[in-house]
Amino acid sequence: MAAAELDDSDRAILRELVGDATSGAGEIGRRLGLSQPATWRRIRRLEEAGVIKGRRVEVDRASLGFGVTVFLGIKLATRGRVSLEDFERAATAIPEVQMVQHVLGLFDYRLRVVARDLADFERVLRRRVMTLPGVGNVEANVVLTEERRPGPFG
Amino acid sequence: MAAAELDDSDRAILRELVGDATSGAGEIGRRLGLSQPATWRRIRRLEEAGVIKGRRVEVDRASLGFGVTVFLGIKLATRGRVSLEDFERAATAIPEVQMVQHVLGLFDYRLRVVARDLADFERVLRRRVMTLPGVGNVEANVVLTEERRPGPFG
DNA sequence: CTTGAAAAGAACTGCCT
DNA sequence: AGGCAGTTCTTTTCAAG
Repeated sequence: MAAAELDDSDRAILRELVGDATSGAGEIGRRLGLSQPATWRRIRRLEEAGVIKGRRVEVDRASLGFGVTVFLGIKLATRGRVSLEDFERAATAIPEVQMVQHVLGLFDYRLRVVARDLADFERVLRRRVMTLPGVGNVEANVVLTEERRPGPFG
Repeated sequence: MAAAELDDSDRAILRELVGDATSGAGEIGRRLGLSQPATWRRIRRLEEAGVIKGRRVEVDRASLGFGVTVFLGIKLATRGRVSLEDFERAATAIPEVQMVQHVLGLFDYRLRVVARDLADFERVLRRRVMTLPGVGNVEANVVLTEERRPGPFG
């Protein structure tokens, strides 16, 4: 996808929507000094250009009973010639796996895993992750705190 | 936060909204066999209970010219001498840093960094990340592909 | 770009089963 | 708890400057 041409207003709108997509075009425009139709047209243009990929709700996993989040780094065993597709398919089939990243570096894959507690995580690790096809070394990082930032828009 | 009591309908609604929060209570209820008010009341209850933390738009960074995403694992060098708060404040001040995770394991922090390309990432790494207060070993994983899954809801 | 107004739809409220 | 009918509000769309 080629870089879309965005001006300051577009970037300001994106910053608002990434932080909180609750308010509509009217309220966002008011904050930026734009009229409601102008803001609405810009948002629609950003959606059509593919800059805005979708809208989702953020869920508090802790209130759902999943208090533990762990990032796993996985190095595939060099011995067996297991296809990446096999590994990815098996990894994404684990309910507790929220994200599967194919990465370049010390590891081949990074998995974001949620569990109810550390005991539950150990169960997932031993019975699900360690039995993935081709899995070699596994490194784990338990998430203590996580802060998200808006990120650069231009 | 205590685990909220959710039934199957609540979980189904959450699954829908996490995947796509475009449609309103009416459409979601139609898909689940619930009326618009019933679905709306459940969504509001989930928001008030804190299960739904917020709504955000997802942005396609590639179309904004940020084609490179890197996960950094950072081990602090002088523990105790540099406060974690100092590191976190400095890390979150870097525009290219999208996420700062305090983690337990081989590393102390995990950073999600976006850059225009690898040359741009090298600039961020050398001038911004390596100069963070207390930074020791740094490990990098360039993201090739990333697949998100809904995750377990119950 | 703006304002104004109309049409569409979503959100919200009572009342009833 | 869920559904129905109605009201209120925002969003969306269009017309015109």
